[in-house]
Amino acid sequence: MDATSGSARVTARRAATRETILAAAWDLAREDGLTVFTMRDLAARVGMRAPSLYEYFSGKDAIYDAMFAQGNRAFLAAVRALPGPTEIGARASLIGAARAFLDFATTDPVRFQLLFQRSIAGWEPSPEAYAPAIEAYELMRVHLGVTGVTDQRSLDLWTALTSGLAHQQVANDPGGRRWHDLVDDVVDLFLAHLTHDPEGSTHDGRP
Amino acid sequence: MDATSGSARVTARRAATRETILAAAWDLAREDGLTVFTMRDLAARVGMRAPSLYEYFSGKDAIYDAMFAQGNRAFLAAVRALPGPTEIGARASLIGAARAFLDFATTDPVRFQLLFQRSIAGWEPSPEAYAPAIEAYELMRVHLGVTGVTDQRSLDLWTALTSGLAHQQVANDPGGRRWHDLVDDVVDLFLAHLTHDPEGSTHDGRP
DNA sequence: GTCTATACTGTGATAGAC
DNA sequence: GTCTATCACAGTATAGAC
Repeated sequence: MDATSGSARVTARRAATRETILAAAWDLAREDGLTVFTMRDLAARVGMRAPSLYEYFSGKDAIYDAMFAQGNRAFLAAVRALPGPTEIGARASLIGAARAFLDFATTDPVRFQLLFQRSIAGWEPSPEAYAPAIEAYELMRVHLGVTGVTDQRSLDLWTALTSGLAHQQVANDPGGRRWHDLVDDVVDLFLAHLTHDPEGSTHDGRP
Repeated sequence: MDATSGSARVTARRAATRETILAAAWDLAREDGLTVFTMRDLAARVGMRAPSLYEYFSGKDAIYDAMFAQGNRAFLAAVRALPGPTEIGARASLIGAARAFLDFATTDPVRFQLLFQRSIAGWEPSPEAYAPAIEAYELMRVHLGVTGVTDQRSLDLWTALTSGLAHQQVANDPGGRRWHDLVDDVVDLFLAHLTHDPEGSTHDGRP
């Protein structure tokens, strides 16, 4: 990109400093809370004064945005690492996907809060930061497609089931396994639903 | 309670002013966001200056606490209004309960956010404000008990299913019906689960 | 280029006059 | 009870030292 190797080196240095700041921001968010840590706290953590942070991020919201992007890339990587249904079968594949989601949620509740519980005052993620989330969703759609799920209703059902487990686990049994241990049951329910409703009917004729 | 009718009248006046302030707080929360409105905004809404609010609430957190208590009493009332399974049958009863929860969530998303998505910075509700939530949960436990659900696993499954639908609906289709329309399916899945697993086994021998 | 000192605005909260 | 004045602290803008 840059015309000289000098400015390329500067660019790399800037990127490294940005990473340092982001890592410190994650630490502070996990220690004090996502919205509790201050720009002065964060600056002190990396050996700066608050105004210096604005050389690397346009503001606190931009830091949240970069954290959101980082978290979403980690989530996308976790989804990409899932074995496909063709390799291990539909049931094992769905169980793996659900477990991965629960693991992702419980491993770092603050990250889960940032990514999946839109909870920061006036902030919302930029389209670029959100892009990996869309990609992960599309990947999950393909994943389910291989198991025979093609209708939107079943896909919505799947997201409701998994997000319900994750939310309850994080909110009501942090660090525990109460809802995590329901994953197998939930997958079997989902599979039963597919068997009875292969094309996602609207149930007009239900008794 | 008070020794004189004069102080009783004062107490009633204070309670009325508290209600006025709370109503204005709900309005502002719905307009600007739960954590966005300021004490000065709120005071102006009721014709006061900010410091006067501290005569009625010890601080902003106390206002959140009173709002939380109010919201939870409304939720408890909604749960109490549900027809029991003995009157309309298990399936209709569960559908009614789930629909009521989704309605409660979508009718006032800000209230849902306050009650069910613990999202305010350092705040958490007082035990007194939380008490109606426990009562509603116990009522729901009785509700499910009549339909034959007595084990904790199935109860946890039920809360995961309904909260998953509600969260997805509020987060991804506010004002719409996408997850709301899945209630009947989810109830049928839940009932199928009960049929196959009447005592909430731990599935040690599952193939 | 990178960082600092300084300062501005707005927040929740408090002290004390009336 | 309600006010004015003020506090400490937040995020952030700017000007300039090195």
